[in-house]
Amino acid sequence: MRVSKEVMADHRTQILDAAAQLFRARGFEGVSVAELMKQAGLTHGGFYGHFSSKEDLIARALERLLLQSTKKWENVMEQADGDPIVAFAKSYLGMAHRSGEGCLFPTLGADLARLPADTRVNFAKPLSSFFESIAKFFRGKSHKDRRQASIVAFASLIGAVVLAQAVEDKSFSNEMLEAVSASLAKQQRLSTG
Amino acid sequence: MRVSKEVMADHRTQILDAAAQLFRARGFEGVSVAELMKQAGLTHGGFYGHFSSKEDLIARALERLLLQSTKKWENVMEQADGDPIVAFAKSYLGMAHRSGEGCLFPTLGADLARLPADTRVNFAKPLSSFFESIAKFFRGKSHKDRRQASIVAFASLIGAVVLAQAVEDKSFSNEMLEAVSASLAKQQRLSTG
DNA sequence: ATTATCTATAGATCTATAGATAATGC
DNA sequence: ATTATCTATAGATCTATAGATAATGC
Repeated sequence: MRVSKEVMADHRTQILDAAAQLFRARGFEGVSVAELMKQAGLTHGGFYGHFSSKEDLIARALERLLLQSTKKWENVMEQADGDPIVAFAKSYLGMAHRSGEGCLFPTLGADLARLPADTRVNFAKPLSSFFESIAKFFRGKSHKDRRQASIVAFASLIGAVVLAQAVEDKSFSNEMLEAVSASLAKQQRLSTG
Repeated sequence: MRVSKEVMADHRTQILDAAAQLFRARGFEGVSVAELMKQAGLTHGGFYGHFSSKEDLIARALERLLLQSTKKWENVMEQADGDPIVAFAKSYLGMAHRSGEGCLFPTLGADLARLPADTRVNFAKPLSSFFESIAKFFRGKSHKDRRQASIVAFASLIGAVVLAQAVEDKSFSNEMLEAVSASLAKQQRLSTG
């Protein structure tokens, strides 16, 4: 059942997309290769024609997801109606509820720390570039100050989603998400006005 | 090889301590019952005399760890030399590097979200109490403002550790940890002064 | 006599591979 | 002829249990 080169490339993309979604929903260990391939519409054994191992897939899927996400968020800020940071926070927190979507750091954060070093190496560059490209939306005397503000803002968003996910009480979850959202909005108002 | 009631209680504590450490280092799925019992100095099969299942152990271990941690952090703040929040941030971020120690939210955050609902229910109350008890160290017009500030500060600390863990580059990790630490210190200086 | 712990193993699950199959592309 | 995909399975690992063992505590 051989397929054309183009179709094979599509299959690879389907596997990567399924991986990005399932891994965020259930973690690396919560998804078997067989289930992943089923979601991608292919059979179990075919997986190893596309990737050398599950570890290999994890590295490729994360690479792709991080680049896609940072690009998307940069777009949200560039095209924002009001304050770019407030628009980003709203978009970021809004996706957090939908399983298998949203940012990879809150949903895979702990798993990322346990990846082999050579996979984690690839994270530094796109993440640092992301901070560089959003730093301009923050106020601060120096570029260093603006970069620092972007790191703090991103960290608080990640933490808010981690906390919100950990508790079952929806109103408490919302309180924590809104606390961070309101704090970012307030800070932008202060520095802008 | 029956042991006394007291010794059995000790064994239970040993299992819970081993769980708290191993789970934070490698996640729930990264630790087998056999390995856990070996670390606790007992044999595999004996586990089921103490807990009905691995799920049961996870719930008990998290319950205990959350109460222990919040108590410890409250102490750090109460007994702080300088600003309590700065002391907390220093202590919190300082432990983040040591594997199997530190806060459960950055090291288990993603795994927490995937726990059954009845386990996650137990998280809300101690977490909310924690915010209540540290709110007094923040400045703000109303209690609601102070509680909000405590949520935002905690979220930014969690996010900082998640980000720092995800990248291999140590100097980049430190940059992110220090950005959050410096931002909290600055905010306390502003509101205190 | 009761029961906490131990050894051994059943049953399920998961990664990775081997060998067969059938469509592409020279 | 080449090769992407499929079926089937080997080998490893993990949770949970069954039955034996030996020390406690009435």
